[in-house]
Amino acid sequence: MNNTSVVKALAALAQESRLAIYRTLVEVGPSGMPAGKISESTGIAPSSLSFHMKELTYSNLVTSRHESRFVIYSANFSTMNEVLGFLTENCCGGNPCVSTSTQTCLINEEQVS
Amino acid sequence: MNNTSVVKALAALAQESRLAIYRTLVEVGPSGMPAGKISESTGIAPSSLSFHMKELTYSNLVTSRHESRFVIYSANFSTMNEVLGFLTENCCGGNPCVSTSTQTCLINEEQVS
DNA sequence: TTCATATTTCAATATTAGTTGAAATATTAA
DNA sequence: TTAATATTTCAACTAATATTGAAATATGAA
Repeated sequence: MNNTSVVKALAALAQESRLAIYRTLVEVGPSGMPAGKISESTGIAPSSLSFHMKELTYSNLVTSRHESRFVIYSANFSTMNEVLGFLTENCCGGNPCVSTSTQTCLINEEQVS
Repeated sequence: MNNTSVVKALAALAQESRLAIYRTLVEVGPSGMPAGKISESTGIAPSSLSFHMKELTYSNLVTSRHESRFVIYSANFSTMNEVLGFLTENCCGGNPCVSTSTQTCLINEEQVS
């Protein structure tokens, strides 16, 4: 993961609405949630939500699938793991750190695949 | 650390210039770097740098101290640790994750104190 | 004090981001 | 086919961000 895609991911999360959306999707897990229900549970207007979902999808932090007339969004845990890895791997000027393991949600990732 | 301060920290890092500045300070470690040298090594104009340093300072990702007529900036590792903690602690909907330890740069933190 | 250095502030400008409501598109049900 | 539901796109607007160069401030040296 390079500088630009990390900036993209950080920018996607650096906004109240999108952080709320993302955390909702993280909580609900790999099964995901349809756009309408995200709109309802976060109080974000549908058109505004659509705008934010594009940002989150573009940064690869969420993925979507179609089911009937619903679009189901779900968190992409591996992107978050890569971002956390990037933010920690460059610390301490190459000197060893005490603990830099940042793998998260491996259980959910396994359920997805 | 609450929602708003996490958004603030993410927003501070979600910008090419500031991510470059921050990583420079992370690499140089607790001894820090004067504003002029950051400007020089990143190629960011002094007035623009000053703007970005305020953002990074406001979000508590960097701290500054005065030494003679220099202002020395250094990375605040504990804020980064808190942000990483926040982003991982809420994952998996309360279900246990394989690994969520995200402590980084404890060595440097110890050197600072 | 006067000058040089280091940094910040300010004004002007350009770009980007976020919200709203209406219209458009797509899918399913009657 | 017609109507209802789910989501996206669009235009208009407002607010926030980023950059530049000039001026201001502050510290230290001659």
